Amino acid sequence: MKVALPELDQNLLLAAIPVQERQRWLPELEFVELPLGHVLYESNGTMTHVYFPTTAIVSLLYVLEDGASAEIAVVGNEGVVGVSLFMGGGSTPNRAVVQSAGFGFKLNAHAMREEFERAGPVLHLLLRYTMALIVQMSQTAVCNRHHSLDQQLCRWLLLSLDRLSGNELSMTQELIANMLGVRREGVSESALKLQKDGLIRYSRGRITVLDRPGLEHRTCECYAVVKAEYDRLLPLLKNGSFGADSAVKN
Amino acid sequence: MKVALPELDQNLLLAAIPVQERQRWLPELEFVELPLGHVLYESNGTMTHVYFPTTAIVSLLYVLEDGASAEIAVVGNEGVVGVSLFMGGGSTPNRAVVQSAGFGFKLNAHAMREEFERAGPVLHLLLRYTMALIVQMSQTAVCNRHHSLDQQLCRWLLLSLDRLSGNELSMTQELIANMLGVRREGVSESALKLQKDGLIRYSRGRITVLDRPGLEHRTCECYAVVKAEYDRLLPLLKNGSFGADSAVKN
DNA sequence: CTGCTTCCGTACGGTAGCGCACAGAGCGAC
DNA sequence: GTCGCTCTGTGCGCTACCGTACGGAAGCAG
Repeated sequence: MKVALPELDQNLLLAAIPVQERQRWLPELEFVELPLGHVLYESNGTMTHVYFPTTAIVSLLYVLEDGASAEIAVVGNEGVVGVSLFMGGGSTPNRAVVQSAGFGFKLNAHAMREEFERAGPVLHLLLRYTMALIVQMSQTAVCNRHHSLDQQLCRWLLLSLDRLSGNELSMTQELIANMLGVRREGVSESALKLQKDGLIRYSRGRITVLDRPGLEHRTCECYAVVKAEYDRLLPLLKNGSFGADSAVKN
Repeated sequence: MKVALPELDQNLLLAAIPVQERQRWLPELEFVELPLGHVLYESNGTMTHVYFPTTAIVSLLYVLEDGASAEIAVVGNEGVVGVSLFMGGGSTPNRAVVQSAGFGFKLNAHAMREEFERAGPVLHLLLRYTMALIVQMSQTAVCNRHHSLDQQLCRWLLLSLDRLSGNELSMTQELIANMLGVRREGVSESALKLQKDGLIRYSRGRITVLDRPGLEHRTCECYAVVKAEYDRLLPLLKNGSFGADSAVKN
């Protein structure tokens, strides 16, 4: 396979795009570093690029007028940040912020729209991904309503872990609290329970997951549902196949 | 304008579709009654049609394993139920249920996909609507997290009212509680406050809104944000224009 | 080593909403 | 009428989480 950037395949969406479509994109795709805390889009701000994370994780945050916030969804190497750019409208009331440092590709709005307008396999792939994102959002909404902080913390850790290699993540309790929309002290308490039971180790912004099945056992159904939905909607991403033609049938 | 069914224009999406596209659809569109409580889609069920409500209101509900539920979004005459049919995937973990009786049009999946595949103005219109739906979902998620039941009840009443003509809605407190994902007693208390302050009148499943500005004053920012976003993304729907060509530019 | 900053543990009163239980009120069926 | 059902009001203890406050520990800079 004659692909210039092997890192390309680290983003599962890019990897799933048929070779000839990718060839058109190569000159436009820019490999960029995404440092922790970097804001890709501000709420209602203009969007000039979409981002395909490879090793980074990006959170879609909703920030209320009074400064309170909550995470709506999380995007890693399985997806793309900035769906509203091709969906239409051009901006959203969400903030996109790098939750875990790493790298990714960015693509300018013009190239993105142009490819989208071809109405080929790329369009279908992106729409399918957007559908998975919608599922994640609705799951977040109901999880916020009905599940305990303990469960939500486990869900959050697992969703983050799925988008990383290894079993460590850098994240202060303060930041996790922002994501979950709760107090820092609440996260502290819940994390302590997990630590006391030997599921994780937590020290100054470094979390080491010791017992993943244990976390899965403690979390609410929301984690499994979201994961299953991603697997169902984007099945070919799993083996890195680029046979998107068959993947995008409705 | 030679349109067979004047009711067509009652759904703002249908009204915004250019005439020639509509002509293709006319034989496929079926005017149907949507009685209260009717389930259009079950969670993870197969979807055979999409629905364009005219006078009915449809709730997208998420039902958890233990039976608890929460409303993810609400669709009235401004939208379409069943976006996953054209987005891809074909099913969602949401239940779609008629929240307020009325009528609407249904369109079979095949015709829907066929039109969508033409990648013309209809595709862009639908995607733009889906984007507004996404905004509503994320607002619901954050509202569930941060705002009081009092505020959420006002938001819910206003969103429902916007999709109806008149100032009355038929809805038991029990059902509202299901939508909001709270106890029936909680709704009872909040509704009483509104009633005591003369904003609404409530009697055995019939709510009459007496003071709409009062409700708007009590609700959280979420109502205004969602409304503004719908107006921004679907501006031409407001005056019933069918100039969708200009409406769908990204 | 010292000092400073960041991050984390802990405590405590306050409260919104829950689960449960029950009573009354409206309304239709017969 | 009267029975029965649905819908609504009310009370009460309980729990999870909030707001606030403070202290200590880990790491960095000099």
